[in-house]
Amino acid sequence: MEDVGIDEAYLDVTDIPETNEEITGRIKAGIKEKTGLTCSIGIASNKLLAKIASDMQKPDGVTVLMEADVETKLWPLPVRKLYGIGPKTEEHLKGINIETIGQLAALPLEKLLEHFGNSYGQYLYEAARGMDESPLVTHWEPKSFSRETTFQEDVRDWQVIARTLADLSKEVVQDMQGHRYKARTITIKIRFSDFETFTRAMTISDYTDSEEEIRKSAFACLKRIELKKKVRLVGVRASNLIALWACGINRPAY
DNA sequence: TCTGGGGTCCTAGGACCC
DNA sequence: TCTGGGGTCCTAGGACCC
Repeated sequence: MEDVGIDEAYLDVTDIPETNEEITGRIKAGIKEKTGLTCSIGIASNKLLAKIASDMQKPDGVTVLMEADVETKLWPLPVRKLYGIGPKTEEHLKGINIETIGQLAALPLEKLLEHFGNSYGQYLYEAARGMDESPLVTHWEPKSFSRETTFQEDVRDWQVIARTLADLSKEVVQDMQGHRYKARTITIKIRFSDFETFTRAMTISDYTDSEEEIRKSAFACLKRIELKKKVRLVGVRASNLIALWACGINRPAY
């Protein structure tokens, strides 16, 4: 099973010796019993199609979407239904008269690479055909820890911004320590009242989980942003991580 | 449709090294 | 000293997801 956020998961049932009906019945009954909630399930030959299928009959449905169904069931859908296509890409595609997944699939690869770059263009080419070989990820390592906060009211007072930055730094450090990681890169984020958003990053030479060091880095970054407008949000992120338990220190129990 | 908070991945440019 | 190619690392911003 791969966890995807708070209320989604992919299950590889390849080797489960039960019918689709038995499996989905068991899942639905289990979720109902434990939470009182219904759920929607998509059954497919890969994660991409399963995700789309799970969305097709929303409350309490079961939808099967196999490769043979791509033309009839996937292609009529709006591009926005494709995992990885958000509002920006939807707009971009609309600009070149592409509104359905079928129309997207009709575009030659070269055209997609031109418009969307190598990586994303290739992804769109395959996704529009229902192709996806990504494996279930049952275990992963965090890449960053962060905290951010939006003020109730936009703030002009540097003291308030500074105190918030210090508080957030502390929370990030606690989270990081709890998971037994150290970081080398500290990034801060400032969003102004007009939603203009800036980030400033700093990479230090040694991995650290020291609150003082991380707070100081955050403040060094803050100095590099001119606070000429009211501030709506501040954030702190620690990345470029190393796992302490990967160098002979005990793994955390979480 | 927007906002908020937690993430990931990608790109482009610059600095630096061999 | 200059040019070029290849590679790595860092930074800033953007798109997307739940």
